[in-house]
Amino acid sequence: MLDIKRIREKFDEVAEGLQRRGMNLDLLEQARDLDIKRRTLVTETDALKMERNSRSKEIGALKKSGQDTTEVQASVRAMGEQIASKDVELREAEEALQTAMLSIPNVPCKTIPTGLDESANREVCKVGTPPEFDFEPKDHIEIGEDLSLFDLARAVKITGSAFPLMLGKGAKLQRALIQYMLDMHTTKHGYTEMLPPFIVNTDSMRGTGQLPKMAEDMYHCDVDDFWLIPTAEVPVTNYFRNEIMDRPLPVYLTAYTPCFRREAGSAGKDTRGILRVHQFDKVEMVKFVEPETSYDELELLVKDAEDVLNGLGLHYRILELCSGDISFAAAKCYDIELWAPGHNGWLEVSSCSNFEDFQARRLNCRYKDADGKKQFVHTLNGSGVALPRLVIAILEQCQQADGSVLIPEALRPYMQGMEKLEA
RNA sequence: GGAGAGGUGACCGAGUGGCCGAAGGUGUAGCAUUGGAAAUGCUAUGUACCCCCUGGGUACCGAGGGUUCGAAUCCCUCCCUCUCCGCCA
Repeated sequence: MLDIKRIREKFDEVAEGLQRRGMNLDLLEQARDLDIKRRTLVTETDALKMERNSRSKEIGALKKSGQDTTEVQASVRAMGEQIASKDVELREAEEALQTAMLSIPNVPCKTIPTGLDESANREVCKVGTPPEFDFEPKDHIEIGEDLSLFDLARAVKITGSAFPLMLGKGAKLQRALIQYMLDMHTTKHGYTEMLPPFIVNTDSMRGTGQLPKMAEDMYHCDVDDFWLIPTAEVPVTNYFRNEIMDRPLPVYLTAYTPCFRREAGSAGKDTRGILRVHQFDKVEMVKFVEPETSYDELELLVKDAEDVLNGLGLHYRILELCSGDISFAAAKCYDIELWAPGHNGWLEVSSCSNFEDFQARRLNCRYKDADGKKQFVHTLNGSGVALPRLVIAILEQCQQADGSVLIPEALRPYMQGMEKLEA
């Protein structure tokens, strides 16, 4: 959520930022007008309430001295009715303002490229070298079937399409990767491991910005009004919701969770294999930092995600997303994409974002600065990294002419020394 | 799921209709005392919002409703915590 004062005082600046996202300004103007309406109403009701409070006190005093108060009481009662109706008006204005505010995205960082879609994203760098093959590289589906790493056909029977079922060495590989990443983040990068709930309430979803916009993309438990998490970002970032943080910043947390996404509106896209699925595993990194440091912390966050890929010897590239391609809550975002030779394309496996104080305002998460003043923290998160696509990239980048897959050395300790995935 | 108890400021805890934004204590900060410190004493110490902003006002005692001239206090609904019972990986 943006600061309403910022909209009040620097309207043009905010408007310019939102236009860079390709957003029209209706909501923003609505918020500005509702804010004025709200303040007018507050002033009016506060004056009325002041009057009522003092009159009520007088009644108390009169009663004590034994005087008749029926007449005064009647007049104050009328006043109460007036207050009640003004209060309704005020609450409607407040709710409308809140609704508008919750649907206004973050203002993009000034330095990121301007553009409306991914074509304006800037490639920051390519790391490593693409593997060269003296044979036609297979895609992950063929490899997975040849080596019996998953069984997608039966998963359809169990649940439905796009729910992955990893099997045997495939399941083990995935589990090894989770261990490998968590171990790296906790021992080398200074993160504290968390294993949070995979189901959260509506307040949490609103806190990190998934609601109200993304409701259609998430799984909802109607009876309990709970949501299946689309990313560990939600439970982990909400850890400090409604708190003044009781520990020194920065705070680094990492968590493995499954992620559930309905992927509404993407029917038919990438439906084969495990490229785009309704349930996937991910190791996530979340940071709570002081405002002055958040952009430096973002660079470090990307390095932590890169470290995972470098350790596996994979070829990847980093993109700086343009103003129209960053997520709702982000001010700046880097994507990391792995090379998938079988698909002859890049696969997004990580998204590292600085939300500045946008999430913290929704979360009401603050800290005490050096002067003891309470301020909103800055939050960041990044995938470290997302799983099925990491598996795809390993299968496709490490495949051998004989049909086997060479397991990256860093992973072998997690697989009882296994060196190859073979049929 | 059933029965009971409870949710008050950073924390503990008093408060059952007006004198309560809330006693007392702890903690924290400042001052005094001291060679310095401990101990002691004094003082200060919630948040958000609004306005004609050196000041004034409103709201907040788990959340939301209701009763009343007036609610932390009475009534209703919900949420959460604890104890016991039941069920259960």
